[in-house]
Amino acid sequence: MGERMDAGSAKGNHTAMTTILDVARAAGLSTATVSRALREPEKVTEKTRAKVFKAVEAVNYRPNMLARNLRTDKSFTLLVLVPGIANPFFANVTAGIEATAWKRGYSVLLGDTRDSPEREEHYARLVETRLADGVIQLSPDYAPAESRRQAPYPVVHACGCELTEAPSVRIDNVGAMHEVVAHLIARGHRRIAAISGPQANAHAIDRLKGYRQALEAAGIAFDPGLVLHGSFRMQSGFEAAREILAMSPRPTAIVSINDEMAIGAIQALAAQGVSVPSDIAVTGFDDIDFAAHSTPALTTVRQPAAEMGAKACELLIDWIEDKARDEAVHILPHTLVVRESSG
Amino acid sequence: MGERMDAGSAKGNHTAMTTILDVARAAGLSTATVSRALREPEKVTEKTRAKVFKAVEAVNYRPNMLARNLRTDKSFTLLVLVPGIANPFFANVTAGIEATAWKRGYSVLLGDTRDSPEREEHYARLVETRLADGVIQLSPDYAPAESRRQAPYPVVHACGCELTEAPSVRIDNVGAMHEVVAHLIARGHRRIAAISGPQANAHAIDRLKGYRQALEAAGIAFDPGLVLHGSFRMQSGFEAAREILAMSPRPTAIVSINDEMAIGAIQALAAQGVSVPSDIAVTGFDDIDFAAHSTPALTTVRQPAAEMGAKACELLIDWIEDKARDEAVHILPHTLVVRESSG
DNA sequence: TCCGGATTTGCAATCGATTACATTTTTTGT
DNA sequence: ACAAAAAATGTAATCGATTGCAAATCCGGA
Repeated sequence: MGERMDAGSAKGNHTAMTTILDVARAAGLSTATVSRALREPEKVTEKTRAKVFKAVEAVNYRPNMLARNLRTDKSFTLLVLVPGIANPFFANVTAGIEATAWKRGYSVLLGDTRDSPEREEHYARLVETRLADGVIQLSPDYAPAESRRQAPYPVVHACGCELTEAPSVRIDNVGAMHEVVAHLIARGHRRIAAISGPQANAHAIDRLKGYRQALEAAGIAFDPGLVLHGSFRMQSGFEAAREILAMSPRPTAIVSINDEMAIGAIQALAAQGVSVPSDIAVTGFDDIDFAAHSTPALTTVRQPAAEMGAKACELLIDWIEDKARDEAVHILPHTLVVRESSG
Repeated sequence: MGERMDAGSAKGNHTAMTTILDVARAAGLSTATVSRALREPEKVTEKTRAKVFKAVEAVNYRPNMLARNLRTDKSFTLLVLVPGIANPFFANVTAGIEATAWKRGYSVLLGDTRDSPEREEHYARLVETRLADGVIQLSPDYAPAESRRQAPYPVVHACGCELTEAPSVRIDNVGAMHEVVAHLIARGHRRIAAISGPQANAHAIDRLKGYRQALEAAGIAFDPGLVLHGSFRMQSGFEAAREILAMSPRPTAIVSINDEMAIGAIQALAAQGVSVPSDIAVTGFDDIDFAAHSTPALTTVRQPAAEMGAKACELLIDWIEDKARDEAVHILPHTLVVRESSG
């Protein structure tokens, strides 16, 4: 007589699906009317609307999105291509995207490309299979912009570079790094090492450009020997700092193109007994949460990560929904945040 | 005579969709055969297979997943519920999930709940609308486990607590924190403050339990006055540390239930001229990347974040695919990582 | 009360792929 | 070489919601 406890049995698990037809029957209406009552309530009588809602409750109806998506050829899903979700800056951009997507009724598919062209290619396919209505890219294109222009679906960049075409969102990377370096120069530094990124990385290129511009503006000769190429990871900042310590004459300041490498560098310096900022000043870029809480607190450039994601998301959805494609490049304001590490 | 450059015109943008019927015609076969050639190639002649592949190329066919999903009532999508994607630990778990999902042919829908019941509720709906085949939760339930048991769809926990039911993945939070505290006691500390989390947080509860057990095992009386409740954010670790500094007698060590608050605490101590670890030892929990690179480097417990995500993902997909539900709680190994901050 | 127009509702086709079942083709065994 | 079994292919129904069009209902005005 024991009751059957098969809450756990796989699959059969799903409560028998109730369809719009069940609702229609329960309400004594046609499926068409039910559909309209739910999607365009104003097209339906007060009375029927009530009947439908009651029936929906009664049979515990949940519309089958798969069916709706097929019929309408829309998935209400956005594909977010992230080079690495574990990177705090990208995680914040993604959070901004997700929040906005939620507000506008969209879901977010997460595609972590790990800088692998294979994975990127695969994810691109997802859009072509109608699983997503559009794409938000967080890394600027490797290839020249032209190659992407042809994408047969809406693509928006949330963290563009100088070459990124519209619609897209970015900050003025060149100008920002210019400010950072100018700030150090103003404090008397003239020999400033740079921890950059991979040679071909678009953000690295932009920021390095700002670095050179600032030096030039101050009449300081650019010395390629002072530029090291890291991988954006802390470890590579750590290693770069050791190389910098070995230089002679020793630089008095280090600019890093992101916060993580700056933090790695600070650790390397501390390990060698070099004091920051009194012996060497260090700056980062991005203003991730840890920047404010590192020891010493890191001077850096704040990028409005969440806002960038949010804006990109708005642009994409507007595009998808045909409120015309926004042909602008949105440059959001950055802020030089001066903290302890720059003296 | 100018060519029409309307690469940008919204919507119409999508290349005319080619369907399986187009392929069938191009190959001189029926849609059924084409479908089989693509999905169960072994059920079809070598020759037809070739014809189909050629035709697919010729018309540049991409199967419409929306149609497939509807027909098969599967979405090959997993919903990942994260309390906050900006939290590095959760980001790493998510990366592990995504990698595994990718391997097994699933996509990841990102649901950032921000600890809001409303959002959690909303996302739960998504599964009921067939938009996802199952759910991976990264935060243990707030409510007693029973409430969830009834979920009519597969749910797996990636970061469970002691009460989390199977199938799920977790570490031994109690044991891990016990080790941390025992480690400090072995170094001579007897007055150890704790920075915990919100009162009702499951992880906080488990870890605090370990803290008490270790004290008890060493014959040290538990002093509730030494336990502060934070929010997992760095700022709250910072504030907690200031409170701790005001205690008298002053604790000689601080255990935090996550790395971020520990880092916040270290900053507060540094700001007050209190040296870590010589004046006060500090420990964290999680071993996020920043722990190894903070100054001083943080003693902490390594949780295999990516593996936890990967394992949870495997469990969920196995369940979904009916390879029987795994009724086990998988407890992955943790590691006490001793670095500078504990002396 | 009755008519014309506006509004509400219903019928049935549709989205594109999958699949049960029927039919045709190939293979196997003798 | 032939029948029977096996394999390959085709036909058409199906998944569940949406929507063009037709039918029914409602409303106000004469």
